[in-house]
Amino acid sequence: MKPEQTNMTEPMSKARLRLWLQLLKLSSGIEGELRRRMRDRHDTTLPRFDVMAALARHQDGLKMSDLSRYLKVSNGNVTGIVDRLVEEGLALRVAVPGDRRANLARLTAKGEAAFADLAAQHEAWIDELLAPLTDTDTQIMMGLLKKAMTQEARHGSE
Amino acid sequence: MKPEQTNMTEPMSKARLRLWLQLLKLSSGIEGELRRRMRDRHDTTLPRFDVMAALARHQDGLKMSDLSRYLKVSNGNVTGIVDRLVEEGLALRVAVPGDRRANLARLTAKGEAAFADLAAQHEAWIDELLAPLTDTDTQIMMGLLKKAMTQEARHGSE
DNA sequence: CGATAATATTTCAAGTTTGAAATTTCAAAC
DNA sequence: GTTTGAAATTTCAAACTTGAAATATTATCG
Repeated sequence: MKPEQTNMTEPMSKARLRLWLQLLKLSSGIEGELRRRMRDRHDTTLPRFDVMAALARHQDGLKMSDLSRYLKVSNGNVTGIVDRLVEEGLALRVAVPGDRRANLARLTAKGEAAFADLAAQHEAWIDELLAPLTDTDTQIMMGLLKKAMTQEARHGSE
Repeated sequence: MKPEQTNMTEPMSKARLRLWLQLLKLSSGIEGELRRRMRDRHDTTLPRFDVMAALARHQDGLKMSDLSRYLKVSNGNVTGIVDRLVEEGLALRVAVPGDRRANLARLTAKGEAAFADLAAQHEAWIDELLAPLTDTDTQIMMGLLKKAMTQEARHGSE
C-alpha cells in the first residue's frame, strides 16, 4: 500500500512548484525592499546600482555589450540606464581606440564615491534581511541553489 | 589565535551577500526562461499569467484592490494588466452590487480555458527547470526559504 | 578592391512597474 | 443633512525591460 515511484512523479512536480513560488516570494520581497530603500534613502534605483556595481568591479571600463552580457539584460536596456548615469555625472562613455563602433562605460570619481556608500549600505541591508539564516543555513542553501542552477545554466548558454 | 565571534561578523555578511546574489541569479534566470516560453509558445506574458492564476483561484472574482494586495504589485499596475486581459476577451469587470466604487475582475470561459493550458505547461516547465533538486533537497530548501522569510515578513506587513 | 557578413550600439514600440495625484463613491461625525 | 475623511479605482509621469529594426563600423572573402 505504500506509494511507489510512479505515484511520486506528480506530487514531486507540485512540490517543485511550491518551492518556486516560495523562492519567488523571497527574492521579489527582498528586491522590493531594496528598491524602496534605494529610493527613499539614497534617491536612486536598483538597476542603476547594478550597473554601477558592474562598473566598479571593472575600473578600466566595460563595453556596452559586455555590460549587457554581464548583467544579463538586453542591449537597449543598458543604453538607457547608462544614459541616466551619465546625465547625473556618475558615469561616462569613453571611445575605444581601435574600434569606432564600441565605447566603454566607466564610473566617474563622483560615481565611485556614490557607489562606495551604496555598496556598504546594500551589504548591511542584505545582512539584515537574511538575518534569520545561520552560517550553516547559508552554506546549505548556497549549495542547493548551485545544484538547481546546473539545469538553468544549460538554457542560458546554449 | 582562533577567530572568535567578533571576527565572524564581517565574513557572515559577505556570505549572506553571496547567497543573495546566487538566489537572485536563479530566480531571475527561471523568470527569464518562463517569460521567453510564455511569449514564444503561448504568445502571452508572465504578468498576465500571474493575474490569471489569481483569478482562477478565486472563481467568484476579486476586487482590483484585493488582486493588487494578493500579487503584491501596485494598484495602477493591475489596472493596466486587467485592461489588456479584457481587450483579449480573457477577463471582464463585474460591478459590485453594494459598492459603486469597486468592481470585480473575473476570468471569462475563454480565459479559464486558456489558463488551464498555461498552468499545466507552467508546472511542467518548473518541474524541468528545478529537476536537479531531489525530493529531499526541495523540502530542505523550502524550510530554509520559510525561515529566511520570517525577517522579510516583518517589513511587508508593518 | 568591393560585396557580404558579422559586431557594437542605439532607437523604437509595446508592455510592465512604481508611487503619487486625481476621481468617484461611501461612511461617519457633527 | 452636510462636511469631512476614508476607500476603490484610474490616470499619469518616469523609469525599466524586452526584442526587433535601424545604423554604423569592422572583418572576411572572392
